[in-house]
Amino acid sequence: MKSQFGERVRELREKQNLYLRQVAPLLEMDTAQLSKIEKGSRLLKRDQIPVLAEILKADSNELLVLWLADQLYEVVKDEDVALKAMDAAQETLKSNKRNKRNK
Amino acid sequence: MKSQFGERVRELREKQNLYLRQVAPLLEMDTAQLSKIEKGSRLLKRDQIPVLAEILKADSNELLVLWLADQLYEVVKDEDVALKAMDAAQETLKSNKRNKRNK
DNA sequence: CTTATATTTGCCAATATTTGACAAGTCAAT
DNA sequence: ATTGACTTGTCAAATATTGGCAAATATAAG
Repeated sequence: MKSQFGERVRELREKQNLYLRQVAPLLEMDTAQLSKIEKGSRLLKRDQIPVLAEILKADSNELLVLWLADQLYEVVKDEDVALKAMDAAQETLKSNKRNKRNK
Repeated sequence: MKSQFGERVRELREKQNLYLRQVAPLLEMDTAQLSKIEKGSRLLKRDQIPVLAEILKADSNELLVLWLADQLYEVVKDEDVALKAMDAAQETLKSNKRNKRNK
Protein backbone atom coordinates (compact mmCIF):
# COMPACT_ATOMS: atom_id res chain seq x y z
CA MET A 1 0.00 0.00 0.00
CA LYS A 2 2.88 2.36 0.54
CA SER A 3 4.20 3.67 -2.71
CA GLN A 4 7.47 5.24 -3.68
CA PHE A 5 5.82 6.89 -6.59
CA GLY A 6 3.13 8.42 -4.42
CA GLU A 7 5.57 9.62 -1.83
CA ARG A 8 7.73 11.24 -4.44
CA VAL A 9 4.76 12.93 -6.05
CA ARG A 10 3.68 14.36 -2.74
CA GLU A 11 7.18 15.59 -2.08
CA LEU A 12 7.33 17.29 -5.45
CA ARG A 13 3.87 18.75 -5.13
CA GLU A 14 4.68 20.24 -1.77
CA LYS A 15 7.92 21.64 -3.07
CA GLN A 16 5.89 23.46 -5.71
CA ASN A 17 3.43 24.62 -3.06
CA LEU A 18 0.51 23.13 -4.84
CA TYR A 19 -2.64 21.70 -3.32
CA LEU A 20 -4.31 18.50 -4.43
CA ARG A 21 -7.21 20.71 -5.37
CA GLN A 22 -4.97 22.55 -7.82
CA VAL A 23 -3.23 19.57 -9.35
CA ALA A 24 -6.11 17.14 -9.59
CA PRO A 25 -8.11 19.05 -12.22
CA LEU A 26 -5.04 19.22 -14.46
CA LEU A 27 -5.09 15.44 -14.46
CA GLU A 28 -8.85 15.40 -14.91
CA MET A 29 -9.56 13.75 -11.60
CA ASP A 30 -10.84 14.84 -8.23
CA THR A 31 -8.73 15.48 -5.17
CA ALA A 32 -9.82 12.25 -3.56
CA GLN A 33 -8.35 10.23 -6.38
CA LEU A 34 -5.11 12.10 -6.39
CA SER A 35 -4.88 11.71 -2.66
CA LYS A 36 -5.27 7.98 -3.04
CA ILE A 37 -2.60 7.94 -5.70
CA GLU A 38 -0.17 9.70 -3.41
CA LYS A 39 -1.10 7.32 -0.64
CA GLY A 40 -0.54 4.39 -2.96
CA SER A 41 -4.00 2.93 -2.95
CA ARG A 42 -4.65 3.80 -6.58
CA LEU A 43 -2.59 3.80 -9.70
CA LEU A 44 -2.01 6.77 -11.93
CA LYS A 45 -2.54 5.92 -15.56
CA ARG A 46 0.69 5.27 -17.40
CA ASP A 47 0.09 8.02 -19.91
CA GLN A 48 -0.53 10.62 -17.23
CA ILE A 49 2.95 10.33 -15.85
CA PRO A 50 4.46 12.81 -18.30
CA VAL A 51 1.60 15.19 -17.67
CA LEU A 52 2.14 15.03 -13.95
CA ALA A 53 5.88 15.36 -14.38
CA GLU A 54 5.38 18.58 -16.26
CA ILE A 55 3.01 19.98 -13.65
CA LEU A 56 5.50 19.20 -10.94
CA LYS A 57 8.49 20.28 -13.02
CA ALA A 58 9.98 16.89 -12.46
CA ASP A 59 11.70 14.31 -14.58
CA SER A 60 9.19 12.08 -16.27
CA ASN A 61 11.53 9.12 -16.38
CA GLU A 62 12.30 9.36 -12.71
CA LEU A 63 8.60 9.15 -11.94
CA LEU A 64 8.10 6.36 -14.43
CA VAL A 65 10.80 4.31 -12.79
CA LEU A 66 9.16 4.67 -9.41
CA TRP A 67 5.74 3.95 -10.85
CA LEU A 68 7.01 0.74 -12.43
CA ALA A 69 9.05 -0.24 -9.40
CA ASP A 70 5.94 -0.06 -7.23
CA GLN A 71 4.22 -2.48 -9.51
CA LEU A 72 7.14 -4.84 -9.65
CA TYR A 73 7.31 -4.79 -5.91
CA GLU A 74 3.63 -5.55 -5.69
CA VAL A 75 4.09 -8.75 -7.68
CA VAL A 76 6.71 -10.30 -5.44
CA LYS A 77 6.47 -8.57 -2.10
CA ASP A 78 5.15 -11.57 -0.17
CA GLU A 79 7.32 -14.16 -1.83
CA ASP A 80 10.34 -15.80 -0.32
CA VAL A 81 11.83 -16.15 -3.76
CA ALA A 82 11.26 -12.50 -4.63
CA LEU A 83 14.87 -11.73 -5.36
CA LYS A 84 15.38 -14.86 -7.40
CA ALA A 85 12.34 -13.99 -9.45
CA MET A 86 13.68 -10.51 -10.02
CA ASP A 87 16.97 -11.92 -11.16
CA ALA A 88 15.26 -14.26 -13.55
CA ALA A 89 13.15 -11.46 -15.00
CA GLN A 90 16.20 -9.28 -15.34
CA GLU A 91 17.97 -12.00 -17.24
CA THR A 92 15.08 -12.29 -19.63
CA LEU A 93 15.06 -8.55 -20.14
CA LYS A 94 18.75 -8.45 -20.84
CA SER A 95 18.68 -11.26 -23.30
CA ASN A 96 15.69 -9.84 -25.08
CA LYS A 97 17.44 -6.54 -25.34
CA ARG A 98 20.42 -8.26 -26.94
CA ASN A 99 18.17 -9.91 -29.47
CA LYS A 100 16.38 -6.70 -30.24
CA ARG A 101 19.64 -4.84 -30.79
CA ASN A 102 20.77 -7.47 -33.27
CA LYS A 103 17.29 -7.69 -34.70
CA MET B 1 2.66 -13.83 -24.45
CA LYS B 2 5.55 -16.24 -24.40
CA SER B 3 6.09 -17.57 -20.95
CA GLN B 4 9.05 -19.19 -19.29
CA PHE B 5 6.76 -20.81 -16.81
CA GLY B 6 4.60 -22.31 -19.51
CA GLU B 7 7.54 -23.56 -21.49
CA ARG B 8 9.04 -25.19 -18.46
CA VAL B 9 5.77 -26.84 -17.55
CA ARG B 10 5.44 -28.27 -20.99
CA GLU B 11 8.98 -29.54 -20.87
CA LEU B 12 8.37 -31.22 -17.55
CA ARG B 13 5.06 -32.64 -18.60
CA GLU B 14 6.57 -34.16 -21.69
CA LYS B 15 9.42 -35.57 -19.70
CA GLN B 16 6.82 -37.35 -17.56
CA ASN B 17 5.02 -38.52 -20.69
CA LEU B 18 1.80 -36.97 -19.60
CA TYR B 19 -0.92 -35.53 -21.82
CA LEU B 20 -2.78 -32.32 -21.17
CA ARG B 21 -5.83 -34.49 -20.87
CA GLN B 22 -4.24 -36.32 -17.96
CA VAL B 23 -2.85 -33.35 -16.10
CA ALA B 24 -5.68 -30.89 -16.53
CA PRO B 25 -8.24 -32.73 -14.42
CA LEU B 26 -5.76 -32.93 -11.54
CA LEU B 27 -5.75 -29.15 -11.58
CA GLU B 28 -9.51 -29.06 -11.98
CA MET B 29 -9.45 -27.43 -15.36
CA ASP B 30 -9.97 -28.53 -18.94
CA THR B 31 -7.23 -29.20 -21.45
CA ALA B 32 -7.90 -25.97 -23.27
CA GLN B 33 -7.07 -23.97 -20.19
CA LEU B 34 -3.94 -25.87 -19.44
CA SER B 35 -2.86 -25.50 -23.02
CA LYS B 36 -3.28 -21.76 -22.74
CA ILE B 37 -1.29 -21.76 -19.55
CA GLU B 38 1.57 -23.55 -21.24
CA LYS B 39 1.30 -21.14 -24.13
CA GLY B 40 1.37 -18.22 -21.75
CA SER B 41 -1.97 -16.73 -22.55
CA ARG B 42 -3.43 -17.56 -19.16
CA LEU B 43 -2.10 -17.59 -15.65
CA LEU B 44 -2.07 -20.56 -13.36
CA LYS B 45 -3.38 -19.68 -9.93
CA ARG B 46 -0.62 -19.06 -7.43
CA ASP B 47 -1.81 -21.79 -5.12
CA GLN B 48 -1.86 -24.41 -7.86
CA ILE B 49 1.84 -24.16 -8.42
CA PRO B 50 2.73 -26.64 -5.68
CA VAL B 51 0.04 -28.99 -6.94
CA LEU B 52 1.41 -28.86 -10.44
CA ALA B 53 4.96 -29.24 -9.18
CA GLU B 54 4.00 -32.42 -7.46
CA ILE B 55 2.26 -33.82 -10.51
CA LEU B 56 5.31 -33.10 -12.61
CA LYS B 57 7.73 -34.18 -9.88
CA ALA B 58 9.37 -30.83 -10.12
CA ASP B 59 10.62 -28.28 -7.68
CA SER B 60 7.82 -26.01 -6.62
CA ASN B 61 10.11 -23.08 -6.00
CA GLU B 62 11.68 -23.34 -9.39
CA LEU B 63 8.25 -23.09 -10.97
CA LEU B 64 7.24 -20.29 -8.66
CA VAL B 65 10.28 -18.28 -9.67
CA LEU B 66 9.41 -18.63 -13.33
CA TRP B 67 5.78 -17.85 -12.68
CA LEU B 68 6.72 -14.65 -10.87
CA ALA B 69 9.39 -13.73 -13.37
CA ASP B 70 6.84 -13.87 -16.18
CA GLN B 71 4.69 -11.40 -14.36
CA LEU B 72 7.54 -9.10 -13.56
CA TYR B 73 8.55 -9.16 -17.17
CA GLU B 74 5.02 -8.33 -18.20
CA VAL B 75 5.07 -5.14 -16.13
CA VAL B 76 8.15 -3.64 -17.74
CA LYS B 77 8.63 -5.36 -21.06
CA ASP B 78 7.82 -2.35 -23.21
CA GLU B 79 9.61 0.21 -21.11
CA ASP B 80 12.92 1.81 -21.89
CA VAL B 81 13.59 2.13 -18.21
CA ALA B 82 12.77 -1.50 -17.50
CA LEU B 83 16.13 -2.34 -15.99
CA LYS B 84 16.22 0.78 -13.88
CA ALA B 85 12.78 -0.02 -12.56
CA MET B 86 13.91 -3.52 -11.71
CA ASP B 87 16.90 -2.17 -9.86
CA ALA B 88 14.72 0.21 -7.92
CA ALA B 89 12.31 -2.55 -6.97
CA GLN B 90 15.17 -4.78 -5.98
CA GLU B 91 16.51 -2.08 -3.72
CA THR B 92 13.17 -1.75 -2.03
CA LEU B 93 12.98 -5.48 -1.53
CA LYS B 94 16.42 -5.64 -0.03
CA SER B 95 15.86 -2.81 2.36
CA ASN B 96 12.51 -4.19 3.42
CA LYS B 97 14.11 -7.50 4.07
CA ARG B 98 16.70 -5.82 6.27
CA ASN B 99 13.97 -4.12 8.25
CA LYS B 100 12.02 -7.31 8.63
CA ARG B 101 15.03 -9.22 9.86
CA ASN B 102 15.68 -6.60 12.53
CA LYS B 103 11.95 -6.37 13.18
C1' DC C 1 -16.16 26.17 20.27
C1' DT C 2 -17.10 27.40 15.25
C1' DT C 3 -15.52 28.09 10.69
C1' DA C 4 -12.55 27.37 6.85
C1' DT C 5 -9.49 24.78 4.09
C1' DA C 6 -6.89 20.57 2.85
C1' DT C 7 -6.81 15.97 2.82
C1' DT C 8 -8.51 11.29 3.62
C1' DT C 9 -11.74 7.63 3.70
C1' DG C 10 -15.76 4.83 2.56
C1' DC C 11 -18.97 3.50 -0.53
C1' DC C 12 -21.05 2.14 -4.76
C1' DA C 13 -22.01 2.01 -9.54
C1' DA C 14 -19.62 1.94 -13.96
C1' DT C 15 -15.96 -0.07 -16.54
C1' DA C 16 -12.40 -3.17 -17.53
C1' DT C 17 -9.98 -7.47 -17.09
C1' DT C 18 -9.66 -12.28 -16.22
C1' DT C 19 -11.64 -16.68 -16.01
C1' DG C 20 -14.19 -20.97 -17.00
C1' DA C 21 -16.52 -23.64 -20.15
C1' DC C 22 -17.46 -25.34 -24.40
C1' DA C 23 -17.29 -25.86 -29.41
C1' DA C 24 -14.77 -25.91 -33.35
C1' DG C 25 -10.32 -25.85 -35.32
C1' DT C 26 -5.52 -27.58 -36.70
C1' DC C 27 -2.13 -31.10 -37.14
C1' DA C 28 0.12 -35.60 -37.33
C1' DA C 29 -0.21 -40.48 -37.49
C1' DT C 30 -2.60 -44.23 -39.29
C1' DA D 1 -11.28 -40.51 -43.44
C1' DT D 2 -10.72 -41.41 -38.38
C1' DT D 3 -8.47 -40.81 -34.16
C1' DG D 4 -6.00 -38.47 -30.58
C1' DA D 5 -3.55 -34.43 -28.86
C1' DC D 6 -3.49 -29.97 -28.72
C1' DT D 7 -5.01 -25.12 -29.94
C1' DT D 8 -8.02 -21.36 -30.70
C1' DG D 9 -12.16 -18.48 -30.50
C1' DT D 10 -16.09 -16.98 -28.26
C1' DC D 11 -18.83 -15.43 -24.65
C1' DA D 12 -20.97 -15.08 -20.23
C1' DA D 13 -19.76 -15.10 -15.37
C1' DA D 14 -16.71 -13.84 -11.88
C1' DT D 15 -13.22 -10.38 -10.25
C1' DA D 16 -10.82 -6.32 -10.07
C1' DT D 17 -10.17 -1.49 -10.89
C1' DT D 18 -11.88 3.05 -11.43
C1' DG D 19 -14.46 7.42 -11.05
C1' DG D 20 -17.22 10.22 -8.45
C1' DC D 21 -19.40 11.81 -4.56
C1' DA D 22 -20.26 12.52 0.34
C1' DA D 23 -18.88 12.18 4.82
C1' DA D 24 -15.01 12.02 8.06
C1' DT D 25 -10.64 13.89 9.78
C1' DA D 26 -7.02 17.17 10.54
C1' DT D 27 -5.16 21.52 11.19
C1' DA D 28 -5.22 26.37 11.67
C1' DA D 29 -7.53 30.74 12.67
C1' DG D 30 -10.86 33.50 14.77
